[in-house]
Amino acid sequence: MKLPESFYVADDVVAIARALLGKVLVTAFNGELTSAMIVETEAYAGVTDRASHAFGGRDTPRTRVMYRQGGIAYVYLCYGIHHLFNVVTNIEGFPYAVLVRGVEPLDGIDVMLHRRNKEKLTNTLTAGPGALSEALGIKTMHTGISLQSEQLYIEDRGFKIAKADIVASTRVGVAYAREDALRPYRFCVRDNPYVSKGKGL
DNA sequence: CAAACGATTTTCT
DNA sequence: GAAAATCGTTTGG
Repeated sequence: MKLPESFYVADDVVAIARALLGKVLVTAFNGELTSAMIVETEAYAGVTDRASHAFGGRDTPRTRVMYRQGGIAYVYLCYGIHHLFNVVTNIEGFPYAVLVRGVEPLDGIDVMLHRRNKEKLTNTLTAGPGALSEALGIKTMHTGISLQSEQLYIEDRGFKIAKADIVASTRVGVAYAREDALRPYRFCVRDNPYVSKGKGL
């Protein structure tokens, strides 16, 4: 059920971003199982993509995990508050990653509500990269851990997303990336309420 | 060693 | 719909 390492090591990050729609992200920290179906992703295409942290081959303590072999988590802090969860892809030396921007809650909803200080389930629980990371308990300390571990992994539960229901658009919050901001690297499930509002489709 | 900047969310008007 | 909050990472001196 768990996606095999070969899924992540493939070299087409855009294809992986698409394929992740409908897959299930699972975390099991401190014995608290939570899971959610991925409904929105963005591809970050390595050294040639101005929107990527690894653009131009930038190699810093933060971005280093992106250069490792695919199949691990890249988590980093944005705006000093939000933990953003990415999946590292491709083989060692190629810093490609997929940002997960929206998920639909499946298991452990009570745990997620508690982590987010919420009373009832609404789409704001897990719509948006910072929100879903908090709901699933993912923090920067989890950066670099394997997606084959028992604490954090992605599995296929057989949910199928019809090709016609996958919408491609431009990425959110990357206006500074100039011409690369126009790349159609954002993928969401049509009409799913857990897709972040970032901007219109 | 100091300064600027976000792959965002929340809250208030 | 707009603006503030907030701090680790990166970059320049």
